[in-house]
Amino acid sequence: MDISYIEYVYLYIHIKKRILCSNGLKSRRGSILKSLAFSRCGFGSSAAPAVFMDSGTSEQEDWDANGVIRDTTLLRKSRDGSGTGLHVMDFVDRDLYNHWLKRCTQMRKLREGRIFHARILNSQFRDDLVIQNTILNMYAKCGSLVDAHKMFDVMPLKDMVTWTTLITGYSQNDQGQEALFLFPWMLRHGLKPNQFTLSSLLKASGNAPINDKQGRQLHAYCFKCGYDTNVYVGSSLLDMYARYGRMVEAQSIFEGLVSKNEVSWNALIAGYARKGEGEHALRLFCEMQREYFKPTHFTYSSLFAVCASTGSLEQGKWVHAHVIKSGGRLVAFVGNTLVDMYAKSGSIEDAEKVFDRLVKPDVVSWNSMLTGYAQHGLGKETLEQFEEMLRIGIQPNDVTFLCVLTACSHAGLLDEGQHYFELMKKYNVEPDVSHYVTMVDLLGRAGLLDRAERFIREIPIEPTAAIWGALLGACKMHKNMELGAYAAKRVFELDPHDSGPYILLYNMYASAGRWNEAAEVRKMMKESGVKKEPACSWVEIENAVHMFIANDDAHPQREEIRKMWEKISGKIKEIGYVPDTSHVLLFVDQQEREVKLQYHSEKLALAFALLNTSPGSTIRIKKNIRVCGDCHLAIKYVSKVVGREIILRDTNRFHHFRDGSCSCGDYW
DNA sequence: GTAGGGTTAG
Repeated sequence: MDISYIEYVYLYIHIKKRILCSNGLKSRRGSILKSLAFSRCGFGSSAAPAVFMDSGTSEQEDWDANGVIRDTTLLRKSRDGSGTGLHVMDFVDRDLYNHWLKRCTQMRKLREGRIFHARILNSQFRDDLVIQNTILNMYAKCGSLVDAHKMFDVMPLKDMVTWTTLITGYSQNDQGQEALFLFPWMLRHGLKPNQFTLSSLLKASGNAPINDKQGRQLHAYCFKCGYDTNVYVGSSLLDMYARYGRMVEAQSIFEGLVSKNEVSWNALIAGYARKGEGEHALRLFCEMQREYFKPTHFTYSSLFAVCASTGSLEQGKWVHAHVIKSGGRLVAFVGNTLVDMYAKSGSIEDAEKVFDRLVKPDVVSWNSMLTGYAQHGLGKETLEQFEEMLRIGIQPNDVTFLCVLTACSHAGLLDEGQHYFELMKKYNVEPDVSHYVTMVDLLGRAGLLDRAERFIREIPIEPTAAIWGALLGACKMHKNMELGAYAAKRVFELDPHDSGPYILLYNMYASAGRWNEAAEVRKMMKESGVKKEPACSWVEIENAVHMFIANDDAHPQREEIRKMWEKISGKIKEIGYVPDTSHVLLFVDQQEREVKLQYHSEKLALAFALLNTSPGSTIRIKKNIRVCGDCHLAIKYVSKVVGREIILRDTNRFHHFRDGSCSCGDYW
């Protein structure tokens, strides 16, 4: 017996009511009605598609438990099991089709969306423009731009929403160029963009910042139409400039907005955060609250990210206190940046605490924790955490394996590293350049230089400068001049502008006393116009970050700093420190070399910290390049003499100096 | 029916 039209309308009204319900009692009634509707259609009591249900509490579970895949399969069967059963849906009206499509879109259910699309093609609504736009949007949001574009092509009538939906689809799926390509065609078809179209185009333009000309043209267009001060378009516009790194323009657009909202504030804060201007971002954070805008997850993750990049533990803690006070749950997005912030600021214990309290840790949360362990040289903990991740069924990704391989390399775990590299296949993770670099590093550090070279020749991609650079680093470590020179040659061919390999090669020759070859490298470096990045170190004391460059004479406490270092230097020499001058300038005598070494930025930062912090407290220093061999040696002795923990973060990793030794085991 | 802001590696 088929359901009658009247019966259908009756049930439909009740189902619609159910959609509006969200509390437990009504939800139960809705569930009964859903079952009733489908049992009367002949599908048994549990056969209703989850799209009918909108409990508002556990949508994903609803969908998975009574999933639409199973239910649409059931829809294909008639009561006696012979027919298609799909005729039931012929009674569906336009709103319900739209509702289903929107549910598929929200939940990114491409397969189910296709089924509804197929049904619509056989219905009276196949040529309905609104329905077609909704289908197009469903494909775009589900990430199938091929289907979205096909849909766009077959639509006989296209309005502004059609064009905007496709443009937005490309923009949101990181295909900004396609989005920007469509815009002139839209104009040629006589359609004018609205605020939806323009904000998508600006987003596309901000993500393709190779040439900001297009962005400026769009800005001019927005200005001409009077959209530049609109909160949606203006926020996208300021975000675009912020992505170009042009904060003056971004700030000026922000100030010109007719009205602001959280998104405008967040876009500006994120802009300053990306530039590493933490102080500015924090000032804006305070200002937005003074103007009664509530910080959101977006605000907090930008702030934690900038604290992580500058290693500002105290400021990061202050923002963390704000999150706690605001009473919000620590969602993964914010929690992940917080884990990263604590790990990068040198406090791995706090990172662990936050990680343990995350409500639903995702793969990025695990990766952040793994990265933390790896950067702190905690090889064993990294591998244990990784095994735990696999045990509870989190699918590792390319970043996960990179963390694990880096940890193995830093901890000298050769066999484990090779095992995890092989394991990538099992988890369908394709190795990319960074994995190959790490494997060369792993083999090279372990002294297996020939195997590392063979590995490079066997990989399925053309070796890059970074890959040869890793071999060069290993050759320097193990003093293999010939292979090192060969690797350096490959690096110079592929990337002649990076100063790093020149310095590595120079140091390799200098530390072996081969000064003629070292002089040759300096000459080459000069000829190719490559400049060494000036070294600087930072230390955070009482919420203020102090920066030091080598031989810094500008600091107000310079005299005290020098005296402190001389005092400490005398003490460490008494217990065995001998300056390692092998890496210092050519053609200067031993005494001059020692003087040059004395005022390396990390030593100045350390002396400053010793002057301005209480005895026994941990000292945290950050450096923009790798720590030099002599400073590493000196800081080990200092940690013993002053009886304090000194944590140094360089470009590669953390060094925890305690009682005369370093956590890296002199292996960095 | 269409829009803008945030995370992990190197």
